Amino acid sequence: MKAATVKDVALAAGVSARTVSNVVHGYVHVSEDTRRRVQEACDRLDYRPNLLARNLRSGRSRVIALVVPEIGSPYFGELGQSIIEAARSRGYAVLIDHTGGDIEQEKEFLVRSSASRLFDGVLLSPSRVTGDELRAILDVPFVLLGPRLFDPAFDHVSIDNVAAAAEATGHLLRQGRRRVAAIGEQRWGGSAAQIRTIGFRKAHEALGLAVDESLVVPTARFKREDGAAAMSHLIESGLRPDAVFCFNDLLALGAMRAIHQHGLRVPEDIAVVGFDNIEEGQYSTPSLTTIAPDRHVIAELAVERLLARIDGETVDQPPRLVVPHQLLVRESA
Amino acid sequence: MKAATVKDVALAAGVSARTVSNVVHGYVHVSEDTRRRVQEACDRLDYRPNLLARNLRSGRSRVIALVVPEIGSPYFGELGQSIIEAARSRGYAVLIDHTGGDIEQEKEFLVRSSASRLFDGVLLSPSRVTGDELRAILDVPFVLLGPRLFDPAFDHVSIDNVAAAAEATGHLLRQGRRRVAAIGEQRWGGSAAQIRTIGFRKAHEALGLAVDESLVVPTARFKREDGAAAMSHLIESGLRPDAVFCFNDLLALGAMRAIHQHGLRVPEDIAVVGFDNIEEGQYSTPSLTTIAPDRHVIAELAVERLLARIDGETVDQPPRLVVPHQLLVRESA
DNA sequence: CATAGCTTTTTCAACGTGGCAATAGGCAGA
DNA sequence: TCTGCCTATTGCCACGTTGAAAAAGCTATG
Repeated sequence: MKAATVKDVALAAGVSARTVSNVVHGYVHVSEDTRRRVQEACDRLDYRPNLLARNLRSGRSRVIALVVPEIGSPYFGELGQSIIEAARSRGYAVLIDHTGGDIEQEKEFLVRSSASRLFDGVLLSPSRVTGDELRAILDVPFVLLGPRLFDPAFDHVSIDNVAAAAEATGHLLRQGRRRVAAIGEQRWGGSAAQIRTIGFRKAHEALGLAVDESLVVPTARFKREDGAAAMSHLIESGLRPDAVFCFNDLLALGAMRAIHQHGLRVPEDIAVVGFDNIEEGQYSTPSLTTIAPDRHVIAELAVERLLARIDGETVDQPPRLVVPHQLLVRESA
Repeated sequence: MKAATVKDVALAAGVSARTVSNVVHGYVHVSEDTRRRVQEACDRLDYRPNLLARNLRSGRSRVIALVVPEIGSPYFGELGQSIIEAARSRGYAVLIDHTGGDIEQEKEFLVRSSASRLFDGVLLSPSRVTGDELRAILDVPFVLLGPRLFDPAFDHVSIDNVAAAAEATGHLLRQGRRRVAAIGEQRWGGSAAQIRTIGFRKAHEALGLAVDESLVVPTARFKREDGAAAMSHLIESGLRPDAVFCFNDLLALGAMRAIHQHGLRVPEDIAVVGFDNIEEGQYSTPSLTTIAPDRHVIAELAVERLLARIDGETVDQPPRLVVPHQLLVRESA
């Protein structure tokens, strides 16, 4: 059965299409009698508006896109969930794409779909693409997520990554750990990793301690296997770290696994702190001490800001929004 | 700058709107000269087609919806990732919603959006809604995912859950474990859990062993905390299980955590097998033995079938597609 | 009873695209 | 030169909806 349109309903109820539209939208100046007749026709024909047509007419799709490196990675999955909820409570649906951290794929997706009007705005956690490139590519409003540094003129929601990394590192140093490693450094400037490395160094400076550069281990990606490989490297090269700050929880979980496999104990031999507070860390053995960004607030603020931009509202807060975080101390450090 | 439309391009290139459309679609009967002029105008005005309009005209949105209980839960996150990739390779984008396992929310989402034409079809992993309800509600094609039983007339992609559960249980029994618990039973018929319980029982029967009903522990949900609570219950009530088959990996990870907290060892005191093969299980301590569905194949088949239905193709395979799985033996059992 | 002012309903057009069918131009063969 | 045929291009309309504004109906007031 072909879906019923306003016209069909109008015909059935003996009114014009416009009146049907008025009823559907709860326009006030409709007589009780007409409203009832139209309602009944709607129900009988099982009329549901064609949003495609509505969107074309109104220029709005009430869909936002979420673009992340990997939706299957726990942090982004959990964030995605919060964002879907934040968007839904405001009447928006969420189209998700992931880029695999590949800059070409990032750009390609954005170029291909941005003028499509399929979504009204984009939330994105860019792995490599720059803010200026985004501005050039995107012709819908966008709000940035994540730790990377951007021109402060861009809307951007994140926690204070330098402070958080410093807290995590400081927590280890204040326990008397003196060979604190950092896992997850990346070579290119402006990366998420470099921001966290700054915090790592600051914590050392604050206590007048020097960073042993051989304990700062870069990784290709931010996954468990990278953390495990980096940790194995640290242990096997005889660098004897007594603690490690990992730039995300997955690295930390991989690192813990490697520590265990080398017959060492967490936290007795090596203390571990992660970053992100994914659920997995609550139930790992030992449970993971980590930096917990307030995901709910991130999602709410990001969606709110994006919808404000979509609606062309003037925003009186600064573009850059800093969300609270806390250090959750559990068993691993 | 307002986005350019075909009309703007047509004006700039000195041709009709229809010719622009022809060029954009690579229609053959366009002279080299015209094609070049139009191309150039497109580039200059940065013309990108309004997909909303195209979709309205063509009745297709080239978007599919994915509806799962929780996108933030690892299994669904990882599945979502595979599905996004499968869809992308066929030129489709994916709109994701999650229902929290709430039947009203499930229905509400589907009713609200199904006739909207915002997506051409739905992949869904229903937690409670029945196939018949879906057929009544949805007026776009849909393909079911997940372990639940449905009328065989519905398109449905999943592994053989009974066989998989039996393999997992059999693996424990063949090690000589004789007090094998099951965690994750649910009270209502047709649930994912009950299907797996059948496999659990079958494995016992096959070896002529009786199931101790007190070892079959229901849980409210399928999360780590439920697994931990159920396991604690088993240990503290003195039921002395020597192994446990958990109905998903999260339950298993929670159970392992509880076992550890009670000072027992995995697998020496209690062996643990999970279900789903989420990445987390590879790096847990100990690593988790589990049933691994072929996620890639699930995603490919589900998307392929859905697109076939959308295109109205006749499908010569049966509606129900069974995807291979394997038992991955790791450290926990 | 004409006018004004209100409520209710309708008409018209447009959003940007693509399908259909028609038209205009070019060229070969009779 | 005319016919026929093929290529290149165009105009018109429809997809389903809603905004703007006009029209129709209704009541009140002088």
